[in-house]
Amino acid sequence: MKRKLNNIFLRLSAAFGPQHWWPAENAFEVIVGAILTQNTNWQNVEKALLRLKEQKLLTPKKLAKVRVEKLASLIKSAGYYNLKAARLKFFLRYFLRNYGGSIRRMARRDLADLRQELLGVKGIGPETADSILLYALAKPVFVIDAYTKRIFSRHKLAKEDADYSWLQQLFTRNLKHDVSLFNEYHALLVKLGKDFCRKKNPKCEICPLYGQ
DNA sequence: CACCAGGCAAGTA
DNA sequence: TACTTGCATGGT
Repeated sequence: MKRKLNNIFLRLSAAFGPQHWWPAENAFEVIVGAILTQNTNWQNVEKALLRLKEQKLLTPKKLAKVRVEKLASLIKSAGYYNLKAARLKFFLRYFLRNYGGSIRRMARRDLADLRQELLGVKGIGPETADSILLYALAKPVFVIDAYTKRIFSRHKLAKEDADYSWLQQLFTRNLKHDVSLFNEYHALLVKLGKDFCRKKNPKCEICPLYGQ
């Protein structure tokens, strides 16, 4: 399986090249983006992030001061705006209380404890927590998403009902724990999911993994 | 028009 | 435990 997972990575890497994830100017922006992109197209998230930047509000303290109603109106384009405004507030309260809004202080904490902490914040589930750990804090954590589940199920590398933890262990047990590798691998799986391994009209015959 | 997008929490049985 | 539903905009 180690050989197989590395082969898949090499094929995707050769087919698609560098994905340059996570698209953001800083770690805090990654976190906000991670919450806004829940079940949402990234394009719509970018518009919301741009609005926050235009208003010079994309910092922990500034965002914490904004009324939740105003925050919701600013992130409208990302969908679920009332829900996500509340979730951003939940995270901000946690982030400011525990780390004073400092990414560096947060990153110093023990990884397993930090993951549990994040999962304790309302609105942050496994995928969002792991996205924050990997893409904002540069921790060697593999992110599992709907695309990864579908791709591995289609290619018979996992059962259809394999859960988050099972899939994550498949990667972490068989790959070198390398932040750059985990970063690029997940980004490539998303790319493959978008371009080939769709629910409808999957392009299986011309998928870079066809026959693997 | 229908369907989907880089999920999560709460409710039900 | 294992489903189901609400959340909501914008692109194809």
